[in-house]
Parts: sequence; structure tokens; C-alpha cells
Amino acid sequence: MKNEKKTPLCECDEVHLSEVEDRRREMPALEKLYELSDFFKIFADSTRMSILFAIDKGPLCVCDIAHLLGMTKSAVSHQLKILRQSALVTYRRAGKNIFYSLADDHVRDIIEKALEHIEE
Amino acid sequence: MKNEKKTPLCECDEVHLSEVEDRRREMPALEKLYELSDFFKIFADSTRMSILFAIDKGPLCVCDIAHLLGMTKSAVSHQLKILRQSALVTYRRAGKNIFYSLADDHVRDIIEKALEHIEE
DNA sequence: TAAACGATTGAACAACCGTTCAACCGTAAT
DNA sequence: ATTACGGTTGAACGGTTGTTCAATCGTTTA
Repeated sequence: MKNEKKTPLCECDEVHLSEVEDRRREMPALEKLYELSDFFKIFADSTRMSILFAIDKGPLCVCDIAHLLGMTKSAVSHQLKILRQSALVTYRRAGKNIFYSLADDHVRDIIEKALEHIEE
Repeated sequence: MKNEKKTPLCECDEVHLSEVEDRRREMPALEKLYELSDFFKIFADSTRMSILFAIDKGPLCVCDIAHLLGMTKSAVSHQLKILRQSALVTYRRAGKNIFYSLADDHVRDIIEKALEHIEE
């Protein structure tokens, strides 16, 4: 058997090894870290952020959102798909229109927190 | 004078115009939306997220973080620069080492909220 | 059934972003 | 002063991501 660890280590000599090992134990699982950053990725686009605010006060159809943001239906629909897949929005069909709304109050909390931080 | 609005509108005929205008008034300023999504961009990378968790329990030097994450000093340093510029971390020099710590308790709150959401 | 329209989709393109690599800076030690 | 070492930086490369465009789906209406 060869060495188990083959991580591309940094080239430093002096490392605070015991401290580092302690931290490693306290770190969340790698998978959790990916989930977290993936979750934040959803909010990391101004178009998606605009859509969330747009439907915050009630359902709107794709066409309405497109008008509101000054974008094409296609572009909006692509972003709505991402929000759908992330379960941040729900939708219901009404004739030819499809109305989107926020799926979760949790989302409002997170954006609220972020707004507080930005306002210093 | 020509038309003032020259936004690349969607091609729909039937739009719920009054509703859309109401929403437009309630929307945050465009600049605010950019600030918000830019803020979330910082957390939208697993390396940066890992770094934040790594130094959550106390200061670590670049070399320690690199060891902990199994990355090069360079890669870590580039991400630390972004976190520095976003004022999410602070640093102090101690000899040849530079120790980084979390700048703000606000950050912990936001990540905490996100974790809650992920756990359903 | 056919036309009209709102909405979705996939491919393609451009812009953006994270890591690598090599060079360099700042401090400490010889 | 020179060497060693932790840390930073800029350019370059590859992968990701958002928008556009054209084609298609689903529902309603004629």
C-alpha cells in the first residue's frame, strides 16, 4: 500500500499541526460545505434576486416578470427553472399563464439578514 | 423626443400592467439588488465557505488553512483576498505568519440560517 | 383541427471565476 | 547583505454560468 493521503499540500515547513487537526475535526463534512455554497449560489445572481423580490408580494406570471425586469421571457424562464429546482418557488397554471410565487418564508429571512449586513 | 423606455421587452400581449407597476414601485433599487447578489457571491464558493469555517473557532495562518483544506497557499491566498476585500475577515502579522480571523459575527448568523434551511 | 400565444427547452456564444504557475514582496535568521 | 520562508500577485488556462436565438410544448380560442 502507498500513502493514503495524496492531497496537494502546501509547501510550508512550519505548520501549527495540532491546531490544524483540532479544526479538521470541528469542520462540517465536505458534502455539507458544497450544499451550503450551492445554496448561496442561487442568490448570487441579480436576475434571480430580482425575481424573488418581484414575486415576494404575490404571484406573477412569466410575462409579468419579464416586463418588470425588462428581460425576455426566455431568460426569465431559464432562471425560474433554477429557482424551481431549488424549491425556492412554486407555480400553478391558470389558462395560458403560469404564476410563480415564493415557496418558503425561510428565504425571506435569509435575504433580510443579508440586507441588514449590507446596511452596515 | 423618442420613446423613453427602450428596454428589450418580452413579446407578450396580455400583461397584468397595473399589478406590474405596483410591484415596480415596491422593488428595491437596482443598485441594492446588485449589492445583495454580490454579497451572496462571496459565500457561493466551497473554498471560501471552508475557509470561513476553518477560522470560525480562532485565527489561523495561511499555511495552516492550506494544509487544512489540502490546497496550495496561492489558491487560499487568492480567496482570502476576496474575503478581505469584502471585509469578512481580518488579519494580523506575527513574524513571518499572517493570521486570519472572522471579522464579523453577522456572518455566522447568515450561514447559520442557511444551514437551517438546508436541514429542511 | 388549426391558429395564437404564453412558456419551456437546448445549443451556442460570451463573460465570469477559481486554480495553477512563476515571479515577487516582507520579515527573520545567519 | 544574503538566504530562507510565509505570503501575495498577475497572467493564463479551463470550467462554469447567464443570455440569446430558434424550435417546441401546452392551453385556449376560432
